[in-house]
Formats: sequence, C-alpha cells, structure tokens
Amino acid sequence: MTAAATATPASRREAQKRDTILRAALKVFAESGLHGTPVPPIAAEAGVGVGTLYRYFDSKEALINAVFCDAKQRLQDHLLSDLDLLNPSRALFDTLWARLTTFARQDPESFQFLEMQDHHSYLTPHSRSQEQALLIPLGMMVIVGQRNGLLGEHLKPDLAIALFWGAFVGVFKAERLNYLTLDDDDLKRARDACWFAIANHNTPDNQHRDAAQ
Amino acid sequence: MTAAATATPASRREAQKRDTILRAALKVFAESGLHGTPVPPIAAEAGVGVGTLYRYFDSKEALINAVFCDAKQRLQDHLLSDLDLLNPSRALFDTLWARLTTFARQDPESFQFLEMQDHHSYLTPHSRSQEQALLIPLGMMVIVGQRNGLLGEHLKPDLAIALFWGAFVGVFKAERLNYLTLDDDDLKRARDACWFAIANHNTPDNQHRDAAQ
DNA sequence: ATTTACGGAATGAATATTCATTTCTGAATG
DNA sequence: CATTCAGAAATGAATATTCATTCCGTAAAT
Repeated sequence: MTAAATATPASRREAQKRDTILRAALKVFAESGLHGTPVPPIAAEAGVGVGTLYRYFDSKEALINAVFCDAKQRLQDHLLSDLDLLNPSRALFDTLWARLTTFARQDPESFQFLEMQDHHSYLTPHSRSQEQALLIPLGMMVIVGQRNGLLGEHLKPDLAIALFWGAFVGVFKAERLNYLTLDDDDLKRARDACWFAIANHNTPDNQHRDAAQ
Repeated sequence: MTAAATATPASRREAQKRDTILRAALKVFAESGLHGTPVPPIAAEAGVGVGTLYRYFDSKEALINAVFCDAKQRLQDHLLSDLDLLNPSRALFDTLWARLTTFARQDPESFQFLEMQDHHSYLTPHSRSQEQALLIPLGMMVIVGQRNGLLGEHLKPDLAIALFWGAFVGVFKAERLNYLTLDDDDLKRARDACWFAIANHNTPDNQHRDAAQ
C-alpha cells in the first residue's frame, strides 16, 4: 500500500520537497536556535514559500519534531548499523569513536542540533523516546564490557556513558566555538584519553596494545 | 521600613534591587530558556513592575549579558580564589573538581545557564571575553602540569581542558535530565576517571624533564 | 477542465519596549 | 517634630514590533 504510493512520481516529488524543507530547517535551526528563528527564513532557505512549508508540516513545533527524529535516526543508523554491540572490545570502542567523528564532521548541523538544550520543551513524548533508542544499546554494551573485565566495574554504566559522551561533545563544541582546532592526531589522543577514563586499569590482560594505527 | 533600610544609602538599595532582578532573570531563564521567556514573568519573579526592570537594564539583551557576566564571575571566584594554579598536583585537581561540584550543586541555575547554547547569539564581545578569563588560567595550569610530568604531554592543553570540562558538564547534564542519579561515591569515581583521562600514564623513565624553563 | 500545489501578502496573537501617571524618598522648612 | 515638596523611582496600560499561521489568487499537474 505504501509501496505503490511512494512509486507515484507525484508523491516522490512531495517526499523530496519535504526532505528539502527538513534539511533547510536543520541548517537554520543549528545556526540561530529554535525560538530564535522565524519560519520565513526556513522557507527561504528551502526555496519555497511559507505557505508551502505549512502544506508539509502542521506547525513549527511539528517541523522541529520531524527535524529531531530525522537527525536522531541518522545518528543512530550511522553509529550502530552492522555493529555487534554485545561483543565489546577496544576495537569496537575505536569504531564507535571513528563513527561519531565522521558523523560530527560530515553532518555538523545534525550533531549540533541534537545537542541543543532548548528543543526539549518542544519535543513530543514520541520524539523523546527516540532518545532512549540510542542510550539503551550503548548501556548494554557497557554492562557486557564490564562483565568481560574490559571496562572498569567501578563506574555505573549510565555514568560511564555520560562521561564519554560529554567529553566527546565537549571536544567538538570547543572546536565549533574556535577555542580549539583538531587534527587527526588530536582526535586519536582524545579517543585514547576517553578510553583511559572508562577502561579497566587493574587486569594486566588489556595492557598490551600496539599503537600502530 | 526598618532602621537598617533607612540607613542604607539609596545607591545601595538600587544595587540590591538590581541584584534581585538579576537573580530572578537567572532563575526564569534557566527554567524556560532565553528566547522562550517573555520579560513580564521575569519582573514578576523579581517582584517589580516591567517598567522598573527597564530602569535597570536597557533591554532584554542587556539583561541577558548582565546575567551571563554575573554567573561567570561567580563561577570564576568560586573556582579559583586562593588557589595556586601554578603548582599543579593531584590534590589541586581534586580541589578543582570538588569546587566545581559544590558550584553545580549549590547554584545549579548558574551552572545550567552558563552551559546554554543559545545565549551565544546575544552576547556582546565584552561578555564573550569573560569566557577567556576562566580558560586562560586553567590552560596555564595544564601547561605547568605537563612540564612537571604530572599530566600527559600528548594532549594539547586546550584539548585536555575541553575533555575534562565536557565530561564534567555531561555528567551533571545527565543528572539534570534524569538519565542518571549521582551519589558521592559516583562523583569520586567520575573524578578519578577524568583524572585518568588527562594524567600522565608513562613509565617513570619517560618523565625526565629536559625542558628549559 | 478539474484538481492540486504554490507563494507570499494579510492576519492576529504574542512580545519587547515606552511613557504618562502615581508613589515614594528624604532634605528643607516653619 | 510635622509638613512640604522636588526629584527620583516605580508602575502597568498603551504602543510598536515580531512572528506563526492562514488565505486566496495564480500556476502546474493530471
């Protein structure tokens, strides 16, 4: 039923325009905030009239929620696809870091938008639940990693994630605000520092590790 | 009116009222954001008329800048007073962490306000320079610590600060959003994890100080 | 020919700011 | 002391501005 509908050229164009608006909104929101930006600039950025925008989204609030879910989904897909989170290892950690980095670099607007604070007052319960979809699998990974002896048991999983995520966000935020410039080596060192923060330092098992990257 | 009130010079009363408005604004802004909140609720929270507020601050933007500088100053005083940053040690690190923690706990509104993203579009160059007043001494401390062999030399100072600050903010943000609850032990473990991230992990033979002062 | 999509001026609600008026303050006066 | 009074401070209704949303004439699609 939906397959036939999306095959129609008309609805295809519609979906495309919807996406254009979504992208434009993301860009403008990332630049100037949520309450801060009027709707007309978004329409202008998308190259459509204001009225058209309201054909595709019921309200500004609906648009914000759509942008949020879209960006969150993209992050989730980019981070977790084809990854076995239940086999934690240093290599898996490095992969996650690398994927986060490419996401933040390739799609900085989405990354910044997702870290904004003021969208919380706009989000519907459904949008909020998207938040969990990312956190829960990561939490499970930490638990398994702690069982393995790979990660320190001293930090509760939620705390380990908050530390790691906060550090990552902090580094890229500092770069965005020009407090800092990051080359590839810096990023690797930051990654290793984060690993040190949450890894298990007691067992000699994990100590040997070649730094050839 | 009390004897104390009549004895208080007019300018003193003015400064006090200005402060009342500043506090009220901080509270309301922390609750509902910057663009999000009208001016009248701020005046109501301060127990003054809207017109009065405009006697003390030229505009909403000026008020926001004043709140920012005030909060920043409080953080700075709380963090750095009576501290010898140029003698870094693990104990100094712990002291800084403890002070940050008490600040975040005793004055959560200021802490949250300072971490908001959307005030950046409001801030005057002067307000922005306040940012540096905190970052520069911390940066110097890291440099000295690296010379001492206390902190790893691999991270450039700005990056070490961004990691540490980001992790700290991330932990308290997670608590505020109810992703996490923190007891005293958790905080100590988080502190140690941050220390691990930036400390020097090299074997003692790598720690020879060859740098000329 | 009929339907659907589009654009952007028009609309009204929400909001920042002003200003005419009232209230307060405290020094001077009798 | 009580009273007066000029200027400062406070007020909130009135005004100007901004912004989300709607509406309707026109263009495109079917």
